[in-house]
Amino acid sequence: MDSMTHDAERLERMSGMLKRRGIILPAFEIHGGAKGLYDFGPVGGRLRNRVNQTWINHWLALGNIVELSCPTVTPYAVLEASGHVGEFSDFMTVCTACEEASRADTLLEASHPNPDALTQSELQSLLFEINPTCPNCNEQSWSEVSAQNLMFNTTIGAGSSGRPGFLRPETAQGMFTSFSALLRHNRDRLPFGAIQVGKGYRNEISPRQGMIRLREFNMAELEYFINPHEQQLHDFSQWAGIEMRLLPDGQEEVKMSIEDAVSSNTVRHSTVGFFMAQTYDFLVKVGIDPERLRFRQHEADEMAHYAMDCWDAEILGSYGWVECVGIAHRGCYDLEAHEKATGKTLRARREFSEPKVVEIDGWTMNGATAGPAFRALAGAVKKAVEGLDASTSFPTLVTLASGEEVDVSPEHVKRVQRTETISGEWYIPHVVEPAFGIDRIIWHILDHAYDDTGKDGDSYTVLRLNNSIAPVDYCVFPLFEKEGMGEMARTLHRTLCAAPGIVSVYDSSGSIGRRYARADEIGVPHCLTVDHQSIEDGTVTVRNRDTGEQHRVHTDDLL
RNA sequence: GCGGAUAUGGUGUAGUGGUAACAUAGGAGGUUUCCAACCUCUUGUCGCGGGUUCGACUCCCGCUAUCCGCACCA
Repeated sequence: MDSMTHDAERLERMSGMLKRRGIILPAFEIHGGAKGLYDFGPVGGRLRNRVNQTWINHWLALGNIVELSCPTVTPYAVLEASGHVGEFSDFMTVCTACEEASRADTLLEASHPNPDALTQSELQSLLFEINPTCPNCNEQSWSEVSAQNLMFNTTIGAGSSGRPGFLRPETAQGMFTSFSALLRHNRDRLPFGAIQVGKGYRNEISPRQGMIRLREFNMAELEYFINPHEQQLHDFSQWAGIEMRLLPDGQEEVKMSIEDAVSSNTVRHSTVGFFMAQTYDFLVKVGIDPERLRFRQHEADEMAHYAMDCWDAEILGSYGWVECVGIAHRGCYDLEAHEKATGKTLRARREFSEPKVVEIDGWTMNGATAGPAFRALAGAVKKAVEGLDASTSFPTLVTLASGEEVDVSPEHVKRVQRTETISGEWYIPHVVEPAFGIDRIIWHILDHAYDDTGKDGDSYTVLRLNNSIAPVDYCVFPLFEKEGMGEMARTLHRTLCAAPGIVSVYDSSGSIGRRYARADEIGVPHCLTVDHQSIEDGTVTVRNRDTGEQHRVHTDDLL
């Protein structure tokens, strides 16, 4: 219990600091705020950007990954095809007597085996037919059924010509719909992946726990397209020494290397295992404590409808274990869904190891003679003739699909005899998708980096961020702002800021110790102090955030 | 969405039917030869909208937001 209140107090101190120092703060606060919406402030903005960039670089390093940027505004049809319109909807009706809203499918559970599967109009008519009693007031009077979708509605285009659309609930669909361009770019060779970092939107009924459930959130997804007929070989040797915490479905936590997890079929697909290992590397790289990281397998009934295997990376922080990454084997679900909805082909070609030779022997219609002879029936006749056995002799009576019989003469048909060699086939690639919740990851980076246990029981706050994601690289302090020290420090500050990718903050107010403390609080890795000696020999002291140690470096050697 | 609690400077808190205090942080100056020291001056606050009242930050109602349960969601 003590530790609980201790944790809650720490969480409060940390939230206060994040707000005060401009890392994470409630959005639109002067207008009363908005639930589930947060700002990354002047410090947090760059932190988020660096995490995003680290993520992008991490995947581009694989060598067969491209980066995409798709719209957040998405036509209705796309998300209907993907299943989001159905899956993300609840159909609501309101009791006209007491105004209590209820889910229509819940009201009809007693009257239908699977009301969840009904469409809106089916629910509507069944509701009016059954007219169930209101669980709240026992009246039997219901409003029209309306869809309460967890996606944000919008209209694409103005006025009556506008088409319905949504703000995307995930970045993935844009990558699936441009699959053809991706395949062409990769010159028809699999496997390859597409990544995208961007905003996603879910109109959550009840966003909670600060950054953990948001209505607008930063996500980063990789869609990795593979050939299901080919075994995916991955080299796991670089993770040989790492025992990962795994929580397989229905089992106790185990610790094992990713290679063992894959070979024992604990992880059911090698590419899923490969991405679990890559995810582990990424999270550790940005500062997640590996001791507070585990992978949990989805239970069969918990898994999304399309997934074949799914592992969540969960991180332990102030809110307990939180799902921050989902690594799902989605099979061919998505591409197939868009194929069905559009009639377009979203497939890749694979060559058979040995071409298949097919003997074709049969009949086809002679269009020049049969066309004029059968006129409107010609199409049906062709189909029927092509279904005939090679041994058929003409003239003969042919039964069409409609049941009608026609006389077909020898001049109406042609014998087809040839050998076809089929070298390969078109197939729908499978997709393995690691999906990262950037906000949740950033929250846990901050949570794991936040240290406010100073020496001697005094509170002293240090944000122990990794150098690669620290929002500010350097603070530049003149020991005093006189005798040329202020001037030299300002020049150094400007030089640093002008260097690509470097952010420096100049601070001359307060004692030197106070300035170090300010820098530590937002995790600046190095503070540069200009003192009297600097004026003489051009060196400054470089102070390390975590050790407090200092050494002198010439300003020319800083960059 | 339901139930409970809460909302006062940037942050953390006190307080009152007669327009607000403390700490800390911030700014300017001084002092100081490197880890939140000290001195002087200084900036800044009652979530929003109604109602009651001569007067509301305070009482009432509604809304919004936050936190905790439940439900929902992944």
